[in-house]
Amino acid sequence: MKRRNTESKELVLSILSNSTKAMSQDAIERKTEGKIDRATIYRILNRFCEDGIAHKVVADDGKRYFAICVKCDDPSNLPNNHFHFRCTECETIECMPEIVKYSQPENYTIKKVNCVLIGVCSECA
Amino acid sequence: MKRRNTESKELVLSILSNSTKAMSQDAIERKTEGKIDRATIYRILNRFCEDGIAHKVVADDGKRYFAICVKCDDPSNLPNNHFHFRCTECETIECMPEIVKYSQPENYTIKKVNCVLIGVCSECA
DNA sequence: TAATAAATGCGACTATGTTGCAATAATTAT
DNA sequence: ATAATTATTGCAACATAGTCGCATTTATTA
Repeated sequence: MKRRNTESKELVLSILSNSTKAMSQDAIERKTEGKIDRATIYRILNRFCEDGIAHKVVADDGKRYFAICVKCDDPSNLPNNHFHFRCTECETIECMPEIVKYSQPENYTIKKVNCVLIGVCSECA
Repeated sequence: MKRRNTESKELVLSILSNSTKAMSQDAIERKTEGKIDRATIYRILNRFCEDGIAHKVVADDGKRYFAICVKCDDPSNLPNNHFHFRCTECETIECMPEIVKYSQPENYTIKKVNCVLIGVCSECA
């Protein structure tokens, strides 16, 4: 399963890279102006996650949001371990710098973290 | 909009109350053995949330889970402010005692918290 | 016991996401 | 260059979660 470089992949990558926010499939589709099929966008995004290029958060609206978060690449930040913020005004999701901290419960194995804070962001305040 | 006491409502309430875990609509439906319609279960659960009887978490599988968490009623615990845990083995969600802590970001208003830790619980370990 | 309005069941609908399959196109080998 | 290989794509179909309108039922109240 060696990955190939395709126009669609590059387009999605550049849209995500140029966004300061995490994006859902439909937001990306709007940006591509219908150049890429729905299913293809999902496949590209899921591949990005598999390959560690992007990460995914599920917000409290039940939707998956994807981000290429440069801060996450910092080795001091465990990947995906930061909070996310969903603004109910502008309906965007952003990665927050703050790391999620929790005490390890006895005999539990924690593999992933999916944390979203919900409210109004500074721009919409 | 005065609430009425109905069999369906009592049944859902008792199922939720007797569960140590947060439950999704379909899990509740299985427990009721088809006695209550899908849409009705959703309406009952949403009413419970409106009335502050139950609370809702959206897990990283995109599904809503509902719980009547006695611990949450403790005034020292802000409602909904605790972590949740999703076990990928037994596919259950539980409320954790630990409170979610975060620093207030400048000019942001935080109204809700939706935090899920994902892994394997002690029973499945 | 009758009037009222909340709750229910049913069907239709929306939205998000996945999958199978044939066609396309990026790699790789010749 | 050209052909062979196989990842990727588009399309349609499907799956699942959740909501909504509306006629009917039923809990409350007058």
